[in-house]
Amino acid sequence: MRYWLMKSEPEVFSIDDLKRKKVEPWSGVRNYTARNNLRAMKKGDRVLFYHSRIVPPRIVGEMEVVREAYPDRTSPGDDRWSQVDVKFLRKFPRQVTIEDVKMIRELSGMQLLKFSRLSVMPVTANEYKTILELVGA
DNA sequence: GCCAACGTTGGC
DNA sequence: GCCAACGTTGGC
Repeated sequence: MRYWLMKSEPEVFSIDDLKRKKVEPWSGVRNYTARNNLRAMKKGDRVLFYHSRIVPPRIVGEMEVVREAYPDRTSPGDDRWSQVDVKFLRKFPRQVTIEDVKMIRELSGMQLLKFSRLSVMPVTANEYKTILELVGA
C-alpha cells in the first residue's frame, strides 16, 4: 500500500464535504506531476486530506482510493487529465499544521515543504505513521 | 489580498 | 527548442 497527500481549498471542497458525500471523484488536477501521481494510485492506498489557502494550512483527515485513475473530462475536448475516486475515512481529532510539519523532525523532509505548489504528492510510510501518531488516530 | 514561485503557452 | 509572457497556486 502507498500513501499520498492531496490538497484542496476548503472553500471549494472540504473534508466535511467529503464526509457528507462519502465517495467523490478527485477532479480538476491540471498539473502533469500531480496527474502522474494520481495515475500511480492503487485501490486501497491511503491519502491525507490537506486544507490549503487557509491559516494555518493543515492536514485534516484521511481518505482511501476506491477507484483508480480514469479520464477527467471536466475540461471538454482535453483528454490529458485523470481523476481517481476517494472515500472518506475520518476527520482527525487533532490537525497537523504546516508549522508542525516543519518543526517535527520525521516530517521535515515531506514534499509538502519542498514542492509547495504540487497538489497531489506521495508521502512515505514513516511520514504517514508519524502523522497518525500525532493526531492520536 | 498580495505576491513569489513556478508551471504552461505560444511566438519565433 | 528557447524563453518571455502569462496564469495559477498557495503561504503569509
